[in-house]
Amino acid sequence: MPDFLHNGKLYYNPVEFAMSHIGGTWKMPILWRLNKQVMRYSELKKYLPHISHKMLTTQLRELEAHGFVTRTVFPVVPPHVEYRITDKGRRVIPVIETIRQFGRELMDELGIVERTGP
Amino acid sequence: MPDFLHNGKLYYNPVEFAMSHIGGTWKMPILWRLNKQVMRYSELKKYLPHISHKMLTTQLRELEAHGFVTRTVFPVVPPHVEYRITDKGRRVIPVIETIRQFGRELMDELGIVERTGP
DNA sequence: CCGTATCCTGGTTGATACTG
DNA sequence: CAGTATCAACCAGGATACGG
Repeated sequence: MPDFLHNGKLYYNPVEFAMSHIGGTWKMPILWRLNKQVMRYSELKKYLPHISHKMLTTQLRELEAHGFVTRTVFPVVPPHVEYRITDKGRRVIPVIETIRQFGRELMDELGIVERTGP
Repeated sequence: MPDFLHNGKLYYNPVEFAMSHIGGTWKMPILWRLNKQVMRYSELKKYLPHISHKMLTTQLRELEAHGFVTRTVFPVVPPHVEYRITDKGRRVIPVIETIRQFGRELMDELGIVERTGP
């Protein structure tokens, strides 16, 4: 597994490179949500109750910079901003599904059940 | 995406749970290597030139604790310790391949080529 | 050869407050 | 409503030293 440079950072393999784009606690949940529907900032925030204001903003900026989502500002008051997954972003979905399925298998083996109600 | 507790830590979704087992810089490279062959500590260290002594030890311990690898000590001097991937560990390989393939696609789009020689 | 312990650094994230 | 700035806390990870 040869390593390589990109934008001044050293990566050791393609997996690490991929995870630098879609890794972290929030990027996959955000893409997962946006794949289901276009959403404005406050809606996303509502669907990701644990994310902080700052993190939602920075993660969305990075996803936008990498071409996984688009950001559309409607010049009204109060502001209205829509986030939409791109074709490139949709190509992440099967990857998420694979990891998600593996996670569920691990959870099954450990007898973990997700909470169903409030 | 309901959240759940496991061993005192709160997880927000199955993806995060999966990544707590196979995420980080080193777990997947280690499993990838051990999938090809049984290896002793010093061999692994040689194949992962950037990993620190401490990290290789701690990551192997965690992989062992989660049942992804086994550790066999041969009681000789100097010590001889072998690491072997388990059946459970092999189930991670397709996940790695999916992420790896996605990483390669991203690299292709950006015109990144891995170094081939020394 | 392999492993543990200690110290220390820097990047990541949350809280809070302020803006158009 | 959406975004930015600042500060502090935390934690992953490296360097080093010592032990069986």
